[in-house]
Amino acid sequence: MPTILEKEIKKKQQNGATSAEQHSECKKNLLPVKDALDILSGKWKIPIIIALTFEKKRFKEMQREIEGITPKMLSKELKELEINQLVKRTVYDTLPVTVEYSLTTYGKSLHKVIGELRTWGLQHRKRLLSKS
Amino acid sequence: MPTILEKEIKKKQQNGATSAEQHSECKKNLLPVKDALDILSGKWKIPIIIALTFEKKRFKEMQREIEGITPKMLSKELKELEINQLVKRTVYDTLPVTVEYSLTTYGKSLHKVIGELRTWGLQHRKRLLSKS
DNA sequence: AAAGGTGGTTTCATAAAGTATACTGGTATG
DNA sequence: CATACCAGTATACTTTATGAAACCACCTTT
Repeated sequence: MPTILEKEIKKKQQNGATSAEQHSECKKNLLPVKDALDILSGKWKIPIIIALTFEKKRFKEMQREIEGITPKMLSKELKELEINQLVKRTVYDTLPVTVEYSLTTYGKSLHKVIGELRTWGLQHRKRLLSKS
Repeated sequence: MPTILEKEIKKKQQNGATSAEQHSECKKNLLPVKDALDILSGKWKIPIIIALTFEKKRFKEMQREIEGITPKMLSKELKELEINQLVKRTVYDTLPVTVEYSLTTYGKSLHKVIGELRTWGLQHRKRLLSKS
């Protein structure tokens, strides 16, 4: 399940030419929003990003910290974040191998967006809870 | 598939008492973000919100405008947005009935968040497309 | 009376997302 | 030598999300 952007990149690479520019203006405005949502939505992306916010962590470390996540999901999500250059994976040549994940500088640029989501979500919570 | 917040509100109403305050600090910070994402994610929420941005619209009108959406999805999403007070549904007593959907003032408060998502998504697009 | 628009609902199917459980190969520890 | 840690993978499964198609009651136009 690659993101919309990833799919487009593949298409671009295969077709060579840009495929029919029939996007309406409206669609053009929607796409970037969807790209961003693609990256943030799902059950585990945000928890993972938050977990890496203050310090780099190892795989098992994250698995323990993010309660409920299975290694399969953690692995999958980390790969996606890596493809999008938000997370860096570093393998150390120790025995046994040590693998560290960290947020890239670019990954940290998400904090502003996440902050906005949080602010809005916070007042939304107050609004709905107070009326129930 | 009610949102996380909706589920919590139901729980609150049933239990009377607030159920065990065992939320870790970390979780508390995550929840509002998830609430916001709950509202924005999915295939049709953003297109619907955008469609209603400049003017109120009728059901069939939206169905024609948002290409690919089925009446089932449109109906479902509009209900959810209505529950969250983002959209107002007005029935006019004409023959045949006219139903108008519009963004509430509150719904318009999402534009800031959506704008942030768009800005981030736009530069992400440039970043990835330029490197491929 | 047939055809077409309005605002949807119902039923059945498929696709996508997520979970459970077991397992691998290597190393270190008791 | 059994057990446990590490960084994952593999397989099977369930749950959600979305889709396609038909249908409803009501009304207007032809």
